[in-house]
Amino acid sequence: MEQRRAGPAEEAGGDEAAEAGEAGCSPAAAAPEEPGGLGRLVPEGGPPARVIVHVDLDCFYAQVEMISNPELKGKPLGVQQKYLVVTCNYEARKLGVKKLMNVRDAKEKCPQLVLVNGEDLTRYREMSYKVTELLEEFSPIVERLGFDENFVDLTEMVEKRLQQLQSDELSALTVSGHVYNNQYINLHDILHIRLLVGSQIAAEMREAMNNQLGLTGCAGVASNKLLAKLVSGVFKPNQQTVLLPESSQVLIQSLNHVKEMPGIGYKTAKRLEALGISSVHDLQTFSSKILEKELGISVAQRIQKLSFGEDNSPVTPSGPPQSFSEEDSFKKCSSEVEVKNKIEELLASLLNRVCQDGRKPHTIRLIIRQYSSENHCSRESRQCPIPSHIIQKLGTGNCDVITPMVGILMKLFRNMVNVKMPFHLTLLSVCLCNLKALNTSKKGTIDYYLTPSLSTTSRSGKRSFKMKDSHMED
DNA sequence: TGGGGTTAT
DNA sequence: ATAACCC
Repeated sequence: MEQRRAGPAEEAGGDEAAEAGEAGCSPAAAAPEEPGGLGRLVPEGGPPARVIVHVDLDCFYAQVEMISNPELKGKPLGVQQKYLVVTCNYEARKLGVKKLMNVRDAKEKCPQLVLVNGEDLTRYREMSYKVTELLEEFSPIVERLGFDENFVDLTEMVEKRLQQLQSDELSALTVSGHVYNNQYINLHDILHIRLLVGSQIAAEMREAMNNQLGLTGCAGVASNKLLAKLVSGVFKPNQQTVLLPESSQVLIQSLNHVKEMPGIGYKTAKRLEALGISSVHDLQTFSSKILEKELGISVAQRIQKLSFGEDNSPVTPSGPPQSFSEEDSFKKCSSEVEVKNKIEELLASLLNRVCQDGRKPHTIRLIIRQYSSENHCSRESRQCPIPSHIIQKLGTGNCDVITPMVGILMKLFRNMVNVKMPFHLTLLSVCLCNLKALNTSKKGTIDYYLTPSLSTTSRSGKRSFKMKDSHMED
């Protein structure tokens, strides 16, 4: 029962990529010899290197539509919102249709394109949460990113599987899916071993998604969220890829522009361009001091770390949503009556959703976009607390809350827009947020002692000293 | 550019 | 309340 020794990094793959190893992530960190079993696979001190998977569904809305209507399968399919094809299946992509393509251009490129309307997100949202819940069965640490992506921290699960592994099974350990950069696997390298186990769990996740939900997707396994996300997209539909540490520099250098780095958005990319920074290498080698002065210390330090493939941000469990919103965009809305009608529609849908959730929103917000030739992306908003007498009626028939809530929203609207002057809106959105779990959070608040059903029947009826700790919300 | 979401300031 | 980021 002799075990393999984790020796020094004897030819860690034999590729040139090993030169530029990730700082703080030295390959094959010397594992001390321990007697018996596989105890040496458990790190003895400090934070263990993580194993993260990024799961990314293939053209999610189109998949949901093909499940709803199987006759669409095999045909080029686009999902339309207003005049845009927001996503499309791979049949359509082969014929030249791209995401966020104008409907006219798409039809011109591909006259056989079948379009379905995807403005109502209900079925997509429901399927999205089914995916997240399925992944949460593997590990509770699941972070959603949009409707079609999830990060899962597999570190603990991998550790548990390694502890169950017999030493003779170690030599038979294999990867599931692709290895990025076709890098050589070193079974003496504990980091390689952990990532391989991660790749096997990722394959099980994709299998479960396919068997239980009928969905296909990609997965990327790596030591942090940035790298997992980047590597998940390398082999594209319905495949998975694992990144071994020695190839992380190859991966990030494969990006053509800093804008392709998740975390560097439109605004930051523009500011970087003004500094002459366009490639990842430019950002890596740019003066930290100057970058901090230009972008602020927080953004500068974070994105410069990203440029080296370093990302210590945790996988933060998303849990239930923080907010519910519904929006509608249009060419023109210019009268109060129109605004009120649109708001009523948005609110009706929202109240149904919030009712199903069970929690109660304590804040309501109205968001508008006004027409203007430039600055076309800018929105304005006003928010206020929802009066407590309305909150309490929220679970039941929402007919009696819709009128007062529309009243509140119209006040918020008139606070933003002078209705005595002409106006031109191109978007209205209503958001319910500041969600609280019904009643359970009431204990310790003033409401608890002022609500007869709680303070007299479920307790002794006496007021206690806890009064002084209570405070009003909103 | 749609119809959503999140966190930081 | 806005601005940035993500899809």
